[in-house]
Amino acid sequence: MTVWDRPEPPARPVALDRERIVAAAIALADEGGLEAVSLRKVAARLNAGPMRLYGYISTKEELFDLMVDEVQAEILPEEQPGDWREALRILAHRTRQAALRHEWLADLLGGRPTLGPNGLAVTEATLAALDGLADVDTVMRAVETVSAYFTGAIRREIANLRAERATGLSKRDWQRASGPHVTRMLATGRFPALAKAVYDGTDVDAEASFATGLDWVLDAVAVKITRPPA
Amino acid sequence: MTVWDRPEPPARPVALDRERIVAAAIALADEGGLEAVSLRKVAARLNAGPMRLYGYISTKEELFDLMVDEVQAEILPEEQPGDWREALRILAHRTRQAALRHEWLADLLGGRPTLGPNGLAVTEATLAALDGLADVDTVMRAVETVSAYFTGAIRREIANLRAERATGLSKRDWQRASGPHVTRMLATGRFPALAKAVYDGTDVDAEASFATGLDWVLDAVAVKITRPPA
DNA sequence: ATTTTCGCATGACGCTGTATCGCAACAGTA
DNA sequence: TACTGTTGCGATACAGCGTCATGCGAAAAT
Repeated sequence: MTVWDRPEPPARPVALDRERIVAAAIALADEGGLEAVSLRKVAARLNAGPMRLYGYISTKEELFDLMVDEVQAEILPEEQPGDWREALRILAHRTRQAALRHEWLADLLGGRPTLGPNGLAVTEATLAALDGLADVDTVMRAVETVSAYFTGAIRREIANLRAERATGLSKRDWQRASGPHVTRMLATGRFPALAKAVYDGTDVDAEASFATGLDWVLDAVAVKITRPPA
Repeated sequence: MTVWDRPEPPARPVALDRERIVAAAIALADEGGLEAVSLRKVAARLNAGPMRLYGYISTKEELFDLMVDEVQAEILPEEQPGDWREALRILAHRTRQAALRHEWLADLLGGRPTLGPNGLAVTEATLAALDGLADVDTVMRAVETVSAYFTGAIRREIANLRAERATGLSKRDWQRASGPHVTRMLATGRFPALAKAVYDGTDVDAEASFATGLDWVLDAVAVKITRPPA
């Protein structure tokens, strides 16, 4: 019975861990969006049966949680500048960039509390930026306000981006001329302010608009921060 | 051949329209969340086969769009106060209240452009509140900033609410003591600012915190609005 | 009265997340 | 070395999903 006669032993199943699973899921999501992520496909990418994953996660939602936490690692800057404003700005922009790299993040952003290690680290970094500049409650409010802003802004930006991609038109062009429905609605005269905004507004770059709004919010925070802590 | 011999004719199918379909879907979502909404169940609630719906919508996503637009009708206030600040505040609060009545709204908010009649009306009302107080682009930026804030804030609030419901604990209690994972993480000392916030922070009412953040953002807008238009 | 048209229900397809079950390979023991 | 206990994996199964295609039966048109 030489080697040649003996069949190869059944391929030992590939060693698995959460990291690999999450990486596969993220790759899938990057390619085809969140809806392209199914436990079967993730498992297939790892040469495993679907049920194998249940040793590492117990629900699909948990997989999403892990994916979000993984991407949040990309958000953490190497080192924090001393200026709180700059620190918050950077965190917001890095979150936005992560969402542009992984558009599915927009679908998950703010959908569930982020309690993973990286999620906590991001929260920590955000809080740390303002630590000591005001009483705890004010700092809390500031952090929540800023992150509510950029969460919402990012979600809208991605939503518009997708709509533009789906129609092949820039939002402006599409509202202004080619979106038959919107055009018809504007023509009714029932939305004068909206019509004015669509026709007279400048088509600003998304990043600039994000940055502007962010600056406004940071201005507001600055006012409350520098005021004597209650 | 008397009446008694003849069988009743097959029940004429119930007249259907989008309104009824959307109402059924919303009822389902209010009871069991977005995931409880399936075309089969919506149809069943209307004594119809699933395929019947495809005469009125061509995809499940479209049904979601209709649901959102329907709820946006609840957001429109009867009449707009003259004060832009009050107008925006009311719109934000009404959106929040709608989301508290229909929690699934949080899952959809900001996920897609809202181009339905009521969605456009809400946008119109928002823009109208600021119309003429600054140049078009500034108004745009203001509207986007405010709505990014409250979109994000509402989403987070609902997310926390769900988490609390799932664990049966208030967010504070849960972070402070009972959430084993969070407690362990805080105990590592790697998140000092976060630990401070959790232990020293006051557990503020969600509505108050929403209102505070909103006021800050409105303050920021006020500054840009009252400044001479560029 | 006959034909055409249309709208609906039925059934089917491919896919999903997850529960259950049985086998096969390893570890530990006699 | 033989046996046994445990563990972890794969296969199978189930109920449900969104959506496509078929076909029938009633209303409308001729």
